[in-house]
Amino acid sequence: MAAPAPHRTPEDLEIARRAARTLVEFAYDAIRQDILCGALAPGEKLRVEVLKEHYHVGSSTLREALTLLVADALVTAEGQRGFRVTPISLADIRDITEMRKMLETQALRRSIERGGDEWEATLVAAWHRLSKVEERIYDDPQGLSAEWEERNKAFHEALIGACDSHWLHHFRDILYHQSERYRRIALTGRVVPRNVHEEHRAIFEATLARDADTACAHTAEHIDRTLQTLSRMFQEGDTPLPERRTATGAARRG
Amino acid sequence: MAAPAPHRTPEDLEIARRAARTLVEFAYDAIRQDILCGALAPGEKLRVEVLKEHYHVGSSTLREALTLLVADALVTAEGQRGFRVTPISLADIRDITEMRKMLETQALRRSIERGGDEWEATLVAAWHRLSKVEERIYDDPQGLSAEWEERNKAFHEALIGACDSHWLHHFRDILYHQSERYRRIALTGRVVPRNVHEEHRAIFEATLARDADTACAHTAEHIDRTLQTLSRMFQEGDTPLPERRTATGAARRG
DNA sequence: GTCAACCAGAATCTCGACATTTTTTGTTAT
DNA sequence: ATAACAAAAAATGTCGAGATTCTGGTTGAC
Repeated sequence: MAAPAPHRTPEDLEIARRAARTLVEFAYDAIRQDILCGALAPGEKLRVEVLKEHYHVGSSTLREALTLLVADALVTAEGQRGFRVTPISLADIRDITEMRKMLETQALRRSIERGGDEWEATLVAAWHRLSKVEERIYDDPQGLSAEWEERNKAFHEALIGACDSHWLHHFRDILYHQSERYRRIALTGRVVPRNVHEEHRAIFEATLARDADTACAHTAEHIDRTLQTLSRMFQEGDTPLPERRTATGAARRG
Repeated sequence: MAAPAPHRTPEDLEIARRAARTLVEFAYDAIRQDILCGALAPGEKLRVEVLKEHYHVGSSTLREALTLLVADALVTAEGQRGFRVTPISLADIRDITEMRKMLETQALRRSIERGGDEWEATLVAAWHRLSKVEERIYDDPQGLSAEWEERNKAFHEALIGACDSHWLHHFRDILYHQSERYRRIALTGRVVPRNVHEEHRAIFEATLARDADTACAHTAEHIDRTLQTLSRMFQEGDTPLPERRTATGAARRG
């Protein structure tokens, strides 16, 4: 049985390997990408021997990288039974959404309170870059989706850039990566829904106007919409949610 | 220069070693305890060679344990420059306090909403156990402080036991451990302040009465008081906060 | 006298082999 | 036919040696 989605090419891996400061860092980034894009499926067992060969690193190095991923809750480790990709579930999506709404709005509120000219300038720039790609996204959904992903992330980070709470940022980052995973799994090859750009605009304008309540309301709604989209997809059975390799190989569709 | 506080005895380590499922787990617990109680001081460099000898484990094992501690933010790792105990600061205390107030009250609110008879029973029991030790704490402050620490933790966990958000619990746990570290460093050998018992009672009674607003208000105040106590101590210079080993050995008191 | 380059010494990072535990498979008795 | 037990197979967990990188002290040139 081949991998559910293609891993990155050996050339890409080679480039990343040189860019990384340490081999552990390289392995961490590589595995993380493969989990985020679904090449390593939720619930899948992560055999050290196999991964060792695939990424060309030693067992200790690989182990350390996996341990780092446990911190991000992208990988789970059980006693003496090795590692596996953290499973996904609807309940988990709901939980993540609730937490994100709380943390993200709180961070935005503080950012609006504290932000100065420098913050505004960065935000305007990030908004501009995101707008450009969102206007063109329908010309080339596939080619631009990586670009959109990056600029969308940058925009949301710019929004809360003036929030000075280290911990708030830390926890938010973890949840952002979690939801990024769900997004990528669910939206593989799909187009970004039409209204997202308008949602972003509403958040942006309220934030610049220093209207914290409105900005937070729009942000909460924005996050909620993502959840709704995802749960609809999961319920349609479009994406095989539990993805458990049962003893009886294939069924489900029969 | 000897360690600032005594590590645990070899016998204790031996017992813990047998109890742990894996050696990594053992090393993780041991180092964590030593960080929490201050045996490994904030900002201190963690040389693998030294720790390896102290805990009698291999370098890879130790490395993995340290990586796990990075996830708890008790240890920091920089590129190719090894590990060190995460430094402490007043700003960090403030940050942690703010986050704890937000997360803990949110969790309590949901717990009060969802909790049933079972939850109430567990809570009443935890409250009883805590009360017992808080009433006797003045007879033997030293001997009972470990007991108090454990029962205090159990009580606060019982309060939010009915909250079903996995992530909320996860983040709260991390911050609880962080503040536990600050508490232990600051309160070494001190008595628990008198009013803590009454604060606990206020939280407990409001919670059982299902008065979420009052319970949350008391909780926020409870957490804030801890901050105030700590900052006062740090500002008095009672505890050497930055604890940087400068070239010129001792000064500060001259 | 100041600055840059260089060179040990130390510490970190990486690896493959070995020990231990878990899982699977095969056998036997009820 | 089923269940319990035992041995083989697979995978995980552990370790110390060696390659790589960083540190700070010294030398030499300007």
